[in-house]
Parts: sequence; structure tokens; C-alpha cells
Amino acid sequence: MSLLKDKILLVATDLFHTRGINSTGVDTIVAVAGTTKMTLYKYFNTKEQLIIEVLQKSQQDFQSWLDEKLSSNTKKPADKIQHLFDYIEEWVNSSAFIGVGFIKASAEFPNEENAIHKLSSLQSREFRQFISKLATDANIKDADGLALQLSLLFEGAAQAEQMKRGSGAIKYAKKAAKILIDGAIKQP
Amino acid sequence: MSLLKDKILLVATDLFHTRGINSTGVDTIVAVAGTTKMTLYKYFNTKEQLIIEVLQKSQQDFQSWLDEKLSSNTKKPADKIQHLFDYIEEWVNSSAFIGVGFIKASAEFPNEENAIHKLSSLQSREFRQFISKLATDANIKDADGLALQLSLLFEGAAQAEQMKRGSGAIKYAKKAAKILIDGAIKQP
DNA sequence: AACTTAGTATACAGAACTGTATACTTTGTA
DNA sequence: TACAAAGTATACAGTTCTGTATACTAAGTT
Repeated sequence: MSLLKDKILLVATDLFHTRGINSTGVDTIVAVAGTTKMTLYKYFNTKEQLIIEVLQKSQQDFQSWLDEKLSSNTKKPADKIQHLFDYIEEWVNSSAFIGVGFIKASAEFPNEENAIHKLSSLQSREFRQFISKLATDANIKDADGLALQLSLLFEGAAQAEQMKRGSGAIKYAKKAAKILIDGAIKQP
Repeated sequence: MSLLKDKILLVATDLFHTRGINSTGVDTIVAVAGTTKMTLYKYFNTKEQLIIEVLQKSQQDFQSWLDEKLSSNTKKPADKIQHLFDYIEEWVNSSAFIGVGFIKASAEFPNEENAIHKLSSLQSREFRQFISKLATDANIKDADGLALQLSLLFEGAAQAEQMKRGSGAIKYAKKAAKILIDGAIKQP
């Protein structure tokens, strides 16, 4: 993979989050990335394709980071869900945090037939399934139900923290998650 | 207030939600509303002003509907927070539900200096304060904390339901809300 | 030395978008 | 009947946006 392609992806990710996707033109992206439109369109057929790759890379990076944290710091599978929001908090509070791509993308592309909307929807579903697996490993009965609840807290907190940094949203989301997880574990 | 102004506001609200704000041109709005740009710009100085009035009206309508439900169906102030998510569920499941304006607007206008972003941020804060008052009336100690948690569930569920209707998000948000409220009430 | 690959520079076609200017029509009112 | 208010019809100025065409440069490879 070319250095310039990576640079374009990096710059586009940042601009999409700070200015919005539809409000960011390819001219701005290439200017900030220090290249030209010809090069951008060599790597990405359309702006839509660029948006899709930005979303995929963002989610992959987050998921990889989270997997690594969970597998290296928490050995027992049943304990992993207990620490999920610790790592989410760490991620949200890090200076690198700029928001959750699929949340914003689904707001900017609400049409369900749109390829970007479909991808956002898929990523949201996949993340929920990931949490559900953690819940299943912890012997939680209604794993899907708890996963849905935790994903609501996650998405809500990410949105709130990005709307106003230091709002304390993630701290209270973590507390709520603990209550919900403890409650789900005590079920027969 | 003119009938046409109302019609424009109604059409714009719908189009903004179904196609996105930035993706909806004023030409489309006037075409669907059955009028002309001259009339639109007679009532709204700029497109930004139209967006702002759409957001204000949407939030006002929701808040009025909710106030009415709470005051007519639940007499004791201490019980109101118990039924909050019943009405939110009713609202989300109604055919009129098309999403929460300030969530989408803050995603499309992420710049904190932007007037639309500022309004979205204010509306989110005001709704949280409204929940906090219900929590205070119910003699809950950390009313602000609970209000923040419930608002995360609300915003997460509204987002999820609008991403995919019938996802069950609101049903599980309601269950989670009940657990959090009951837990908060039992605090000394 | 000839060739390929990656990238630059620049201009531009074509569409879409916001906002305005101008002239006309309809309708209620003094 | 004269006038004012509300709205229509239409054209267009000016900008911005995506995507492409053309010609050039630089560097490594065979």
C-alpha cells in the first residue's frame, strides 16, 4: 500500500470528523494531504469509495485496539465484559478520539438504500454481536439483550463526548454498564 | 403565522430526516412544498435559519407532547420518571417518528462554533435537565447522573431505531432505564 | 538508454447549490 | 376603484463540487 493512499485516508478521516462528510470536498482533502486530485482518484474510484474505506479502516483500527487490550489484560473470557467499558473509556478519553464513524455516517446518509448507510448499519450490528459474544462467554442468559443495552450506552456516550468533550458521559455510561452487567449476571 | 411557512417547515423537517440536511437543497424543499424560492426566502433569511427553526419546532413539539402525556397520565411528580420511557417508547413506535433532530444536526455540523451545532448542543442539554428535574422530584440523590445515563439510553435508542426500525432498541432501553431508576431510588 | 511507475500541475466540463432581481397575478381591504 | 400584501414564474449571478483530460517530471528498473 502506498504512503500517499494512507495519508489521504488519514486526512479524510480527520476532516470528515471535524467538518462533516458532505461538507468536506475532495479539493480540501488533497490540499491538506499535500497531493492532487489525480492521485486521489487513482486510489479511490469515487468519493463514496473513499468514505467507505475511511469507515472500514476506522472501525478496524478501533476493533483491533480493543481486541488487543482485552486479550492482553484479561485472560479469563468470562471476565472480559467486566472490563469492556474500562477500555472504551480509555479510548474515548484519549486525544486520538474524534468520534464514532458509523454513527455520524448513518446520520449524514439516512437513506437505507445508500451504500454508506448500509455499511454503517453493518458495523453497528457487528459491534453489537461482538459485545454479545463477550456476554455469552460470561454465561449471561439474554446476551443479545444486554449487548444491545451496552451498545446504546456506548453509542450515546461516544456521541455525547464528541458533542461536548469532558461532559462526563463516558464515566456515567461506565457506571450504568456495571449495573446492567451485574444485574444480568445474577439472573438464574 | 402563514400556512405556507408552516408547510415549508413541515416539508423541510421530513426531507432533512429522510435525505439528510446538507443533501437537501432549497429547490427540492420548495418543489415538494408546492411553492417557490422567493416565498421561502421571504420567511427564512437563509437556509441556516430554516434549519434552526426546523430544529426548534421539532424539539418544541416533542417536549409539548411529552409534557402533556406526563401531566395528564401521571399525577404524582415522584412517579413521573417511572413512566418516562413508556411515553418515549410510544413516541418512537409511532408512525410519525423520524428521528431526533439535534442528534443528526450535531453530526452534520460538528464544528462547535457553528450556530446549528450550538443549538443542537443546547437542546441535548435542556432535555437532560428536564430528566434531571423528574429525578429530583422522585427524591433521587444523584439526579444529574441518572439523567445523563437515561439521556444516553434515549439518544442511543432513538438513533438505533432510526437506523433500523423495529430493532427492539427502545424496548431494551426501557428495561435498562427501569433497572437504573430502581437502583438510583434505593440509594440512601 | 529505453521503459515503466508514481506523482504533479492545471485546466475544465457539467452539475448542483444558495441567494437575488424582475415582472406578473391574485386577493383582500380602505 | 385604488392600493397593498402574498405569492408566482423565471432567469441568472456566483460559487462549489465531483470527476476527467492533457501534458509534464522524477525515479527506479531492465
